[in-house]
Amino acid sequence: MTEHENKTTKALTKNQVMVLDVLSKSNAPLTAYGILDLLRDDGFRAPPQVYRALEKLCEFGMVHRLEGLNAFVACSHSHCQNGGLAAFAICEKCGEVREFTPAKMSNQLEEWANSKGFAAKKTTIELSGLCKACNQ
Amino acid sequence: MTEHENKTTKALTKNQVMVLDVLSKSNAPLTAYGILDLLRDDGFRAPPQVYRALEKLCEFGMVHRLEGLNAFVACSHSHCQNGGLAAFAICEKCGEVREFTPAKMSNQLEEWANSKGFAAKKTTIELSGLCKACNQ
DNA sequence: ATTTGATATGTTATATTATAACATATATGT
DNA sequence: ACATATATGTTATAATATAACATATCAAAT
Repeated sequence: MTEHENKTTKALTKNQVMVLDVLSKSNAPLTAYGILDLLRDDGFRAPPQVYRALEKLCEFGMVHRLEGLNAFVACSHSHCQNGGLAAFAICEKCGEVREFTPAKMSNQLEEWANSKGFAAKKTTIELSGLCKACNQ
Repeated sequence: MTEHENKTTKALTKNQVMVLDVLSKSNAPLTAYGILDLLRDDGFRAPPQVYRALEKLCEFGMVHRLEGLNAFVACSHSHCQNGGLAAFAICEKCGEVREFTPAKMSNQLEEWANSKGFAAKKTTIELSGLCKACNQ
């Protein structure tokens, strides 16, 4: 049993582990090029190496992409791997990102989707504004 | 009383009108560069002309940005100008975008935000998947 | 009507984000 | 060991977005 496993119980590759590690250690979202810079000394030379790892990690639910920032964060929860809905509150001032799980909202989205026959594969919910500390 | 007005009852500028027009006439989202191409014959030469108009139109609530597509759509409703929440269902296959208004969900997001002291200025909700027709 | 200040526009250049295409290497199953 | 799939390295380029600055237009006050 290796340290990181995805839902298919397959170990992550070397590059996936490195990308996940820098994201996990960061307390703010990172862009693909930011990750690339952090991993130059570890053999990363070009964007595709980062983007390919990110693509898989997002598939596995271990990383989320913040569309509004073109940036990426490690998932705060384990249940995202199980298809759970994730939402994000992004502070415009300090950059803090909080992931949360709007359980009921999920049902309402499903209701709308069901009523219209829309089969949702992915749901993006992002709030941007000011966190408590920055709003004082 | 001019044709287009925003919530401050100020008429749109020439460029804003042209960008809104092409978006309104399009039955699919357009990228900034797509809009630029459509407006070349009308004096548009460079990206900033498009991006500046889009920025204002988004502020006014007359255009929405689809973060997941890096594209823009004219708002389907009038109430978006009043700070209403908008959500989008984007079909991966045919590209159709449906805007809808998840009234109750808005309350739940507010509840979470209130409980955490987060002051949300903007909310992005995007579902991507297959529309009814494409899911047959 | 003219000045003034604010807003909008035009333009060039460049920054940022993302992917195509192809060669090589590593892992996996038989 | 062989065949096949997956992952990696690399170069080049595409697609998206903004900085910076010059000029023009608009709106209000004198």
